[in-house]
Amino acid sequence: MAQTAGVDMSTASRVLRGDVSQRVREETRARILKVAEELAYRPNSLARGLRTARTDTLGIVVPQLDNPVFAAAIRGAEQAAAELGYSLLISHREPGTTATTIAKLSQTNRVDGLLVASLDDDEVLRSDLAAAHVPFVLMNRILPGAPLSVVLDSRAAARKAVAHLAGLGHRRIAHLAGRDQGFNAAQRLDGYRQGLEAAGIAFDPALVATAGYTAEGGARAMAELLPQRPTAVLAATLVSAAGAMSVLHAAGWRIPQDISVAGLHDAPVASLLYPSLTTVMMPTEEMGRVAASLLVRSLSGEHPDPVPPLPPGDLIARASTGPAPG
Amino acid sequence: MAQTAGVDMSTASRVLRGDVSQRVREETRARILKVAEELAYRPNSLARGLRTARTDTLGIVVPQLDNPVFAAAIRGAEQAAAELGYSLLISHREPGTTATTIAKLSQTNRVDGLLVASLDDDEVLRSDLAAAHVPFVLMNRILPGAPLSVVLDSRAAARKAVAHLAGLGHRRIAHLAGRDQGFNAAQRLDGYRQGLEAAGIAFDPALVATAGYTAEGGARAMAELLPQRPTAVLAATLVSAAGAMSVLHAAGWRIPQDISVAGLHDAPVASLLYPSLTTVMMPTEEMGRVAASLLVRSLSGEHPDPVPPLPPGDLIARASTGPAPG
DNA sequence: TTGAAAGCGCTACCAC
DNA sequence: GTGGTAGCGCTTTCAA
Repeated sequence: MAQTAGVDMSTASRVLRGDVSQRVREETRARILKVAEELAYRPNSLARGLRTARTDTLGIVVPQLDNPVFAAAIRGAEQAAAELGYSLLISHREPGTTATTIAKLSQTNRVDGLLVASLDDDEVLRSDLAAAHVPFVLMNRILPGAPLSVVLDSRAAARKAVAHLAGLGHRRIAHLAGRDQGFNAAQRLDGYRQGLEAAGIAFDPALVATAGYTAEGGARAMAELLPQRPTAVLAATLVSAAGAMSVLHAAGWRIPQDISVAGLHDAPVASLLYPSLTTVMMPTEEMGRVAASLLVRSLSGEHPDPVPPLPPGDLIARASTGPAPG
Repeated sequence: MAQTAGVDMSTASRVLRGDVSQRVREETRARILKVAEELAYRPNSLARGLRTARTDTLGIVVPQLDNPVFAAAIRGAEQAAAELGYSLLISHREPGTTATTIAKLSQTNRVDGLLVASLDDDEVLRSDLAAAHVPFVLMNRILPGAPLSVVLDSRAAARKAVAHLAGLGHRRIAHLAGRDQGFNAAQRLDGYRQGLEAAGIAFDPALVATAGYTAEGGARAMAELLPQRPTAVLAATLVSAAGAMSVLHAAGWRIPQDISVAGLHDAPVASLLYPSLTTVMMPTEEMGRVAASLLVRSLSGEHPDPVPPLPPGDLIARASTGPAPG
């Protein structure tokens, strides 16, 4: 390529990289660009990476791909990365491959840094990350000692949902919580309590059940709460909301006439449920964007300030919530 | 690392790669392995790739990530790739970045080959792939002139679904078809007709509407077909089935008492719908596995025979289908 | 059985 | 403003 243009390789490299530290005659530059274009020249990224010890690539590690939350985070991260001149290498960690995934990405010099979303316990995650020899940013969770993370304000989101239900006149509002131990679960539970308090409703532990993040968990927890005769329920996720709704249908409770159901996070599946689910939108795509740019900044030697939790979006009132009965 | 073990780099390389063409004294090998272990040595994959002109990495390109079909294909591909000593680089193509995605992956020497799932038109896809300078295998579609592809037998799947509905006594079975032009849509329509024929039911074009692959499309198509008073409907996808169900609920049709609904492909969301959706399982994960191994074989210089369409899995009878009314 | 050395394609430094 | 060149970390051929 360089010899076709009649210039030295190094000159071609300067032009092609857009190096501005040294100037190149306009005519030469044009010739190089033209030849590169004609030959559809693409620099070998392996050689470049070997030389520069950078790949201009970020890795993103998520627990699952077919999950709207992570899919949106990936989209956001990819967009921000592209704008900053980075590619994104996507990886998901099947259960059991936890440690390996991070290791593979980081120890083989394929990525400059890592965006990590994980549902693992603190200790597991911490040791996995310790083995990663690259900078990383956590998404949707905090880990003591890991300074860079971007989280959603799920406390505010839960508060918002409770406010909506209370505004409809509900007083017996149940909560299908996430995992017992878990940063987000605690946040949401806290937001739920704050929401109750703001509405002047006393907190009743009997109206809270642990549902985890599966439909089965949601169903089990809802079944557990039926005897308490709640008139509304706030589920931690769309999936647990769906599980709860199936139990309600089976029990002959009408939604929303007998009971209102709301969930956190918004995704297309919310409108597919029956009745369509009232949700609070969460800026998951934004989370990916922010995480990626945080990572890139820290790769360039900056020490960015911690990012405050991203506030929830609007509450989307759909068919699953309505006025309190009676 | 080599000098720590007191051997030459080349000897270390031979041992670490498991090169059997030359023998190494057992003692030396043990020493190298031990030191490598102690230092947690990981070969630099960029340097290796630069030297060998191989990355032992496959790329997989899908239109969306939060789609159970593609997520399963990715899982399968990743599993097969890992077993064959390859990593998988996942990429999704936002609308508009169609050409670039394939180009970026293949022209920067980052992957040895590509697995491609695409919803694009033949011509678009063809020219994108022409620009890719690596071998590729198509998933879930055929493209004239592209010899390597792995498809699901969606014709058989549609046949199976119709057989189930006919077996329940339905005679007026509608079909929510996919895109007008499209390999899979045509296959499914064909299977639908074959299923009708096998059940001795005459094909009625008035019972077929184009729904595409969205909930809105499914809803629109279902609304269109209501005046035909079908007693059962086969939707091309889960999502269009969900759209159809929302219209049926709104119109006051009871599922399955007034109308049975079935969809193709199975995924957790099928059980979240109300009522839970009867589906035909499709071997999408297997598709990814087969595609990956096909690609690896063709990378090693083999010329594998074309793979016949993968037969559908079982029909999962859930709550959305029941005996024909009357 | 092991070592020496070339070279993959590029960047970055230095010389001119 | 441009060219020469060393060297990134590895594999592979050849020599010892």
